[in-house]
Amino acid sequence: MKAKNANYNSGCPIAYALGIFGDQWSLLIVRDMAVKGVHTYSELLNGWEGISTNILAQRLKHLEETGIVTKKRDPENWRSFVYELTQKGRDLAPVIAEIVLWSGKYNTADHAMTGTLDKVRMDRKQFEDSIRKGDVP
Amino acid sequence: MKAKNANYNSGCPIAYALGIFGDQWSLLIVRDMAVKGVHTYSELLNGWEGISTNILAQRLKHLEETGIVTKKRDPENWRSFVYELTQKGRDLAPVIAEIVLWSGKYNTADHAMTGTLDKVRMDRKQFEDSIRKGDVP
DNA sequence: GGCATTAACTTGCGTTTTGCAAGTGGAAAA
DNA sequence: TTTTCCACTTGCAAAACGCAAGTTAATGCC
Repeated sequence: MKAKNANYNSGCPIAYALGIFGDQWSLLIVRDMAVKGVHTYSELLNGWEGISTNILAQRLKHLEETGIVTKKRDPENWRSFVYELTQKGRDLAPVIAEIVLWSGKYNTADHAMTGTLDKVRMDRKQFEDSIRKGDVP
Repeated sequence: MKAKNANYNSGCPIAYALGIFGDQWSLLIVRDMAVKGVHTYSELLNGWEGISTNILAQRLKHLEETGIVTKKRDPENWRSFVYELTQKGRDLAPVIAEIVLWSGKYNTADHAMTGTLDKVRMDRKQFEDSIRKGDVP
């Protein structure tokens, strides 16, 4: 598990963060929730990148354990669960914004999510604030 | 290899970035170079977190291939190589800054690199600018 | 009430990646 | 000339990943 990784305990802020989302999928899950407003397991499963079901379950559990997301029953559909970002999770908005800007600068072959890139470029504060409030930017 | 990962080609800026540094080690290597001013293989190998030698070699190769670092002979010590961040690599400074701020807010057990955290908190622009210029903040 | 469906997983299993330890090759210090 | 240093490479066991199939429990439909 990530939390048992040696990095996690090095005391470095970067290592701490990598212990939580230093893998191929965790930040994409956060992106789906923060930027696309996705809230359920099945929606996450059918995202753009095609995460496999066991990995998704594993990552969600880890994100829950590290306080990035919460999991609750959907009151309107009792067989479904609703995943939501915590404040800690929503506070990743600036990290996501900087990554989007960086990729926008260097990934010339970028085609998807240009809307988001434009949004961040035009009004970064608004992008971050809406995520922090729990809205979809 | 990371570059062959499905994520990489999804067109999403986050996925692009994760294809480059979406693992446990790459950002720590960038941190060592950007924040600690480390330039050689052996210095990287003896960092705080204890990366193993084969993984370090692999990651450096990948970072070189994706244009984050360059590798040259040390003109003053012909048996040694000098690794340096490219502009693309140094432009990760804002990403690193945001991660440091985020971890600083949520990792209460944080002890190492508090100097860096303070630096980013006090004068973030100065932190980013010095890295962008290739200086150690 | 009974049967198909949906949601959210879990399990098995083969492949890939990681981590540790030991070894290699070439330059240079002793 | 032997040893040390530097930057790796190789071998191998353990862990993580990815795909596919199976499970459980709640609806939805007739």
